Amino acid sequence: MTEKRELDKRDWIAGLDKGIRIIEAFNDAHPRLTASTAARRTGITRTAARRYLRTLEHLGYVESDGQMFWLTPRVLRLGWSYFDSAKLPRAVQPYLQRIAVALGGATYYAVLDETDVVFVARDGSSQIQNVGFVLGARVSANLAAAGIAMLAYRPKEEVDAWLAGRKFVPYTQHTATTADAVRENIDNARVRGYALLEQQLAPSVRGIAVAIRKRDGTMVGSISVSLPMGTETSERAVARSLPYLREAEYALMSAF
Amino acid sequence: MTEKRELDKRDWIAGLDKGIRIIEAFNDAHPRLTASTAARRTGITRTAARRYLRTLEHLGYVESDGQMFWLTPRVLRLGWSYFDSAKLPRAVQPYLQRIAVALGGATYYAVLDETDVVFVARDGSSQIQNVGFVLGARVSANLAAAGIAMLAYRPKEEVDAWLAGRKFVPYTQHTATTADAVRENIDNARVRGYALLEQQLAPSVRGIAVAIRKRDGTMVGSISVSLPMGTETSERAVARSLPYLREAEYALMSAF
DNA sequence: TACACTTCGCGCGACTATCGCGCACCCGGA
DNA sequence: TCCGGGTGCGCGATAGTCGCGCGAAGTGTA
Repeated sequence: MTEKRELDKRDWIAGLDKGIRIIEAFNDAHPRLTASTAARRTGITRTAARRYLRTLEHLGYVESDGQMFWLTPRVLRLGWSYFDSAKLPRAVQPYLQRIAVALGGATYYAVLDETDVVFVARDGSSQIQNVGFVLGARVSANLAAAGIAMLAYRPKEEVDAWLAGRKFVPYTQHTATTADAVRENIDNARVRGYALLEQQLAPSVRGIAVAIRKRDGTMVGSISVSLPMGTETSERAVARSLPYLREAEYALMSAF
Repeated sequence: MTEKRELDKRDWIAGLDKGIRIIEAFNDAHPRLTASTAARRTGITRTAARRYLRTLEHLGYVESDGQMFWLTPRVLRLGWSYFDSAKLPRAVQPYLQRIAVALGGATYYAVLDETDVVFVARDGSSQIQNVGFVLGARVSANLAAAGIAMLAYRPKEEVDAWLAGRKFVPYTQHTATTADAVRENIDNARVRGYALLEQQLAPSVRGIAVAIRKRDGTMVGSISVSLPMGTETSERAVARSLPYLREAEYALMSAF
């Protein structure tokens, strides 16, 4: 969350903002849009929305049957620009792989984007059950060990602001749904130097995460492992996982 | 490759095109850009490029230290819009998982984007070696079994046009580097109903793929499995893989 | 130290790209 | 047959976007 420099009005390209809003108007509930519905969802006039959609169509980012518009896989190129340009996700891959093999779980490298944790690298499949995010997936930071580990390295005031006036949607019976409960998770992570979260997002899944910092101490992301809980105690899971996570943490510190 | 409707000049939003070009100007070789270099890479004037970068910064898609600009993980949201809105990648996930477990390789669901094959869903990690694409990855269609399987379902003329005037960059000693060799791969796939490719992109890796079609016959994507070659014969690999791929093929046909 | 070169931020006046209204039209459902 | 939703498109107005050109700041070299 870098400080936003004040934006001069004359440095604002309205067309770019609108175009991006059009792209993001497509989602699960609205996989295909007409010009009119796209306009309604974005607050743009229908005529303008149509122009943007047709521009995107010409660029190959959307397709259309003349009536409906839908996104093409080409939009993935945009995300790909990030993967290509962000060196950490690449540097981290061998460590993820090693940890995944050693621990038998899915491992992730994740970063914070505002209030969400975004998983930008992954290795290992969870044989037992289908816990697992795909790359680029994002969830509210309080729901994943990766998020808690990173929040523990943000200033207290920021975390408080983050917690204030936030709804915590329960995903399982055990999801922490109060600000205090989430704060406790964060405080625990700060004290211990790692985050341990159980059954917040999915039942019988345990996450363990450590924050990754640069040499100067600034936090850049986190490495986490997702394990089926089974009969293993949390102490045991932490004991066997932490050495690998710590090793990656220190190694990546000098990778910068 | 839908027919492009002729685009009326007045339906063209230059600002959106420029903004997207700015985002795509970031890549492996240019992870961080100044306004000037971004301008050079996109053919936009420096002043304009700076305005677009600052707009993107304000939107949260890039960050800046005042001099350099770099992408943030937020751009992944754009790709995510596609994953959210494309129902097939989601419907396909359980099949991929099942195949991955049964065959012990990495499985992919991929689609065509112009001349590239784009991997949009994945399951399974290859324990043996690090063969594997991440989501959104793209390679020239002739290099992956998934691509060959899909090209086999495109009209011959289109494939010829596709092959004409194309450079085939060798990735291994065995990469097919002539149009005829690639055409033979495609023809084989068309005759057999599945694609088998060996060591085109990486040594000692074998790919087997089938195209996925809707009930009306239109090809929408492909499912493939990537296996280490080891000592297994190609016949044996096909024999044990194909039943799983076929099953997914037929199941997904009705998923539409 | 001074010079040459490159970059940046920014103000400005000019222009054209973009805007949204309004119309005619088409289609499917009641 | 009517109604409500959608589309394509012409048009005139406006303000959003453009790029020049300035001064300042940084970097490498003589």
